[in-house]
Amino acid sequence: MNTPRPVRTRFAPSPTGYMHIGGMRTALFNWLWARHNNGTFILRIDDTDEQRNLDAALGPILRAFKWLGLTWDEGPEIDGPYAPYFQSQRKPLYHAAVEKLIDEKKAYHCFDTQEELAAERAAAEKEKRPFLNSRRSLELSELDRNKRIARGDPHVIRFLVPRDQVVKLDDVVRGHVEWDCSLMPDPVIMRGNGSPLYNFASVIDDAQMQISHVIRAEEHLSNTPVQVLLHQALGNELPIFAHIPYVAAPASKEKLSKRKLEQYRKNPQFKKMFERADEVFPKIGLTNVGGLDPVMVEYYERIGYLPQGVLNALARLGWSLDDKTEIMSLDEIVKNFTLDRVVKSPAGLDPDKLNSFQAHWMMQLPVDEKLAGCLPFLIAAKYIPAEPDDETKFYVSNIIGQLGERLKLFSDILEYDDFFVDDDKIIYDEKAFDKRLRAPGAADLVREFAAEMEKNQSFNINDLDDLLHKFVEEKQLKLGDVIHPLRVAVTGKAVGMGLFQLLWLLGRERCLNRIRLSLARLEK
RNA sequence: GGCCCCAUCGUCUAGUCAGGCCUAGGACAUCGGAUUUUCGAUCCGGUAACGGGGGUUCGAAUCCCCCUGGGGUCACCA
Repeated sequence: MNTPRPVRTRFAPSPTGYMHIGGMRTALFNWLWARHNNGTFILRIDDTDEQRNLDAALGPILRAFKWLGLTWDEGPEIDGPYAPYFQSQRKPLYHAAVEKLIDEKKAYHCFDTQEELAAERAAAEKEKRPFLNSRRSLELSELDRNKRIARGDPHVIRFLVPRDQVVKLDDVVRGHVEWDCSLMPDPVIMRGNGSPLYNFASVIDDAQMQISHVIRAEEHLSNTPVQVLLHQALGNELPIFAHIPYVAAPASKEKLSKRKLEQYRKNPQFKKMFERADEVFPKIGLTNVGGLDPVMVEYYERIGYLPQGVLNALARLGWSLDDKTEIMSLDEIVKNFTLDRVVKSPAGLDPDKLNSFQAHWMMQLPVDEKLAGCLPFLIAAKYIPAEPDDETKFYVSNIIGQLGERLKLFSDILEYDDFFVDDDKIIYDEKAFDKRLRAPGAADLVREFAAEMEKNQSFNINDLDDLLHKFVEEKQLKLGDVIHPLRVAVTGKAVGMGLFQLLWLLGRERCLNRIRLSLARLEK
């Protein structure tokens, strides 16, 4: 038991068509532990049920790993020494194990019907005693049994639980846990059609793939005694178990679940994320994707989060380094990650905190990388051509540069649509328009300053700054008296980046034209 | 309901194993204030927690017992 084994961890998703953010956190912890120990991280696909279109169901999962940069050393697309990595292709292994167990009388054919089982279960419940299956099939003579098998009587294979035992386990995060086997029904390990059940296939695969650490969410804790028993029956070396807390819904202790989406829409923190999606996705033509929600990793990618932001937040969900370190790069997390610092209680996903990690990492990002992240959004929104030329890219990177820390998600660039639309297509914020441009004297000031801008030979940030300062000084005004109406006139909006930067980016022609248009609009 | 797990600010957590350094630290959020042409950012400051009850001890967030609360799981799902 204490023989040191090379660290091999695995994440075994079933192909569901999307990657759950909580599952991603589990995968991350497995990946981190493997990387921390120079070990191996394995991706195994738990498709025990025949899968209709595996590619469609698996695609988003692999996509999530690739996006976050969590590379796998063995698994789909690359294979490895323990291939295949799809359970659907590993049947011979399961059958061999089942046969061995049956030969050794550790498993048996069970002919109980679903109805019988249901009745027994109901009876147990009524009598308030724990349900244990009858094991009556065990009393069949070998002859009878073979006859029934030959006849094709429906049956399953059950594992014979040694009911006189107690399963004892030292879980890395939970500590010592025990289960009384006398309370455990014999689990079905193989269906009548020969397909294995999760608990069984998982044990076979973990052993065959030499998994050293089974790191999974706490909800699997109750599966563990059966798996331990199975490992023992098969003579396997037991992996080390680490049951990490599951990821809960924001401000809750309930497991984050896709089924409760409607309920989440009402949660104030989650609500912001849904609203954000409603705003952004239609603009980039993702309306028909249907249900790209914050429980899915893809949501974060599509809305313009940084892998590093998401990773940092995920790592801090149930794990901490010390009493103060919050911001960590993936490399730092790998270096510092240990299982003994995993917390026991469930951790609610905190969108606010995620956003603060995101904001931090976005600030660190060089402009050219921000540009690369923003371009796809602008292209999808048709603000720029699909193949932007260098001039366009230069223009966008200047905007990004001037936006500075205002850009928190890549999709934030879409809020600055006024940089990309024609002068007469600007959408005015009516409230701001009334407040700023219809204010007494405002229009005249804007008109006069426009004239100054037209006269002035240079049109750069500093000169515009000087120009306006001189202008307000002469007139004995406050800067804001001109700045606010001017901003509304050229962008239609009340808020945004620094005004001089804004004017400079737009350029003289567009500024003057937009001012003309908005002044004309005043008449209407 | 059975079995199992968990319990420190609103949230994520440090501290619990080796009791005193804890009049409980940090971060996010929140509330003030400063700065600023708006927004954002930044800087300063504030509010805010050991679920309850019993022990043990000179001393308990930390150890023991009970209670309470929350959660997970009970499939021929994974």
